[in-house]
Amino acid sequence: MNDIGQGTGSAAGSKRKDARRNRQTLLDAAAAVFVTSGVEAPVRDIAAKADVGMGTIYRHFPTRADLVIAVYRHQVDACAEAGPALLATGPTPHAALGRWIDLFVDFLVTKHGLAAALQTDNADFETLHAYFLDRLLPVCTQLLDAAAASGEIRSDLNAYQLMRGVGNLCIGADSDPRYDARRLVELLVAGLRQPR
Amino acid sequence: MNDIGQGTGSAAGSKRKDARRNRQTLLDAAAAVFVTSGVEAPVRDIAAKADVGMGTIYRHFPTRADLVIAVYRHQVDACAEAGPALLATGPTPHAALGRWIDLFVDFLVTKHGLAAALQTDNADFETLHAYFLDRLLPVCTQLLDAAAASGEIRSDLNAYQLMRGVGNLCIGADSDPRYDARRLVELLVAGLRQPR
Amino acid sequence: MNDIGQGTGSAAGSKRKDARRNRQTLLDAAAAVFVTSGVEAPVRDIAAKADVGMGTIYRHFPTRADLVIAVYRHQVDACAEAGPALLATGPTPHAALGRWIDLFVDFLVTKHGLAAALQTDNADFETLHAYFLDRLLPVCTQLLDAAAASGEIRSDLNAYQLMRGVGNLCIGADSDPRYDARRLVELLVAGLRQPR
Amino acid sequence: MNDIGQGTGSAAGSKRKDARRNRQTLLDAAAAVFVTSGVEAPVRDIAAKADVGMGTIYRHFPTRADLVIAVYRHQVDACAEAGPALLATGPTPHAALGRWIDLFVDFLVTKHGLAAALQTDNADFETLHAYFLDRLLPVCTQLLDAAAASGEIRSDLNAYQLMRGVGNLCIGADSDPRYDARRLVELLVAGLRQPR
DNA sequence: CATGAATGAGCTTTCATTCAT
DNA sequence: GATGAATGAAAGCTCATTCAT
Repeated sequence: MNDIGQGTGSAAGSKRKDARRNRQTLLDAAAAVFVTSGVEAPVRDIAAKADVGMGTIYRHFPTRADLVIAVYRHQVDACAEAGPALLATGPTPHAALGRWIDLFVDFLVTKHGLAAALQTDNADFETLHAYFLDRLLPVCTQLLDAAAASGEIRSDLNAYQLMRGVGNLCIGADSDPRYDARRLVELLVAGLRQPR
Repeated sequence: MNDIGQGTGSAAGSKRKDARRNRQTLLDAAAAVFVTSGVEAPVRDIAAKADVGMGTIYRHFPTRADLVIAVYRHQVDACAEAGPALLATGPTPHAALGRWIDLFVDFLVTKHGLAAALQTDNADFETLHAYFLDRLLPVCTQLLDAAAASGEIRSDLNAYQLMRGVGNLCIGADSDPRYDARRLVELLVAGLRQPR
Repeated sequence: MNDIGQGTGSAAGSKRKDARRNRQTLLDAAAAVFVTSGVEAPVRDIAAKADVGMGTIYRHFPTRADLVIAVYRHQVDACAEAGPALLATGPTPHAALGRWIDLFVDFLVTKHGLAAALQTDNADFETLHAYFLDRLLPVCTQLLDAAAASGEIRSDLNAYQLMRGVGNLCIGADSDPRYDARRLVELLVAGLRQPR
Repeated sequence: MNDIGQGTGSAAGSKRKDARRNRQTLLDAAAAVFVTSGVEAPVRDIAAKADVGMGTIYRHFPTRADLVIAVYRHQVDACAEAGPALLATGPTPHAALGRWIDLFVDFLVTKHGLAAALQTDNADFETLHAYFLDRLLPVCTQLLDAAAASGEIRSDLNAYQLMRGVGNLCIGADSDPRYDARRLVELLVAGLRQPR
């Protein structure tokens, strides 16, 4: 409020633009580091990759969860948004559910350590966990309810458990060639089907 | 001379008894610490709990994996041994498989951090991973084969993947009241069933 | 803006000054500790002496060799640079060699444990060893060659061996009043003289 | 005492013999370990090699120096005893000195870490140092005096310094193929010669 | 006497987080 | 706002030495 004499609005504008650019640099760097070292990579590494001081990271993303969320927000959002569309176009609700889960798995499986971080009881990641649930749980619930309503699947598993199970199945999937998370998830989803 | 069947030699007998007691103290302490802090708990903590120097732990269990294996060996063995029995008594192979997996899940779910450790790519736990596989994979394979042979289940999932999936589903199960690993595993196993 | 010629960039200038002061504190502390406890003194001790966290040492000097080199760099460089001058001014090349070696000995003899560290096969000190050789071997070679060319000394000892011998003779010289490394080195150099 | 039926007095005899054998086993093991790991090898390793408890080592050789001395005693003694003989047979006292020193060097150079241990200020090795001096200093003095008396060498270097110098030159000689301690010692001894 | 288990100080190294500049 | 230096708690691991059996 007391920044009289700072110049015109455009000055503040460029400031903001700078900050925004910086933020994006950070996100890109973090994404890159997460791929190679996982989401628990040392803050220093990320700062180095972004060519930025560590303080800058803490300023933009006070907790690690904030950073992780920011990095994956777009993809999580895209996943969330895909739900209704799939439901509308899918042959059946259960099929839509399956395809939506595939989307989620595709996302998780390619994020080194993300699935594990989501399940960890580490306090650092509580917010991360919460974000994913906030965003995806309603969608999953909708799909699940639809599938249950159509009689295709049993209705005794809630979306939280399903998402948790799927997330769990994705843990470590990228580092073990003998394991195929997609396959396992497929079986899990198959298991949901109403026993004739 | 009258300790035939006692093991290796008699000279060190008295010493042996002490060491054995100590070893047990250690295992108990480790088990206790594992429950609260997970299998990655600092060696120091375990030593403290056992009221023992850290060196003592390293003497008995040179690597962390050795300790973890020792702590859970009996239960893993029991699980392994239960396989054939279940197969013999179960109504069907698939039912036997389900019950055997329940056993495994019951075990894992109560061991804070074990399931996660099994899936970690941390070199410390390689041996642990190997031990579980050595012990349980053959049993699982046998059950799976039998179920496949009986035509109850699809035969396109190998035991490794199944165990990995089940193990994954157990991660973090003890610290989240909203999640029921047993339930998810049940669905997974159901998903194995031959589609009509 | 007026720090032209100060080094790399101006933005970090103020920071740099601080760090530089700290670096110097570290070097002083290390030098002091080295005097009393030798160059293998615990990192903690050096940090304590400098009244600094241990991390600070690791930041400035990632390996122990880096620290040791930094502590002695000036003196090693001075020694290296003295070579050509001595050669130019000395009555004979052999005399110059002798005086140059005296310089080296004076340096080594006052550095508790340095001579020993130079000869140790401890991997930590490889770099240190290399640094000394890089810096001093060429100089020694030059002097040795000149003396050989002048016919004063035998030419069948290379500079590496000479330096190693001299270095060895300096080991422990500071802690044994009955031993006079300078004297021994003098004899060694005398032994180089061409047998009439 | 309650080993009635063990036999006659010969039992005690065998006891002693046992102890002696044990002692020898220890020395052999230590010698072997010293070769590969140096004289500072962990006590445990030596005990293991000897297939003996660590307590046994401490009983026989309370300090490390005691053990080292015992291991090398014969060779040190042999070296000491060779002195007078060489003096009697050598062409000149200086030649005898040179040959005696060669003997010493041959001994030292083949004992990984011994030369360094002799020069260390580590309190553990004080006794070792003392033993070597006790045994060899008189011999060296005798040879040196004779050579000085014959006018072959300068008389201003005492035996202690000479031995120390020679010892120093042997440090690390076995692990550096570019360094030839014998050569350097030869030069040192040459340097002793009375300048014309 | 011998054994070897136990002790625990001592060292190294890594990083999350803070904060002076 | 940005920087990155500094901090210092944590953990791991090793061995000399003691001492109960």
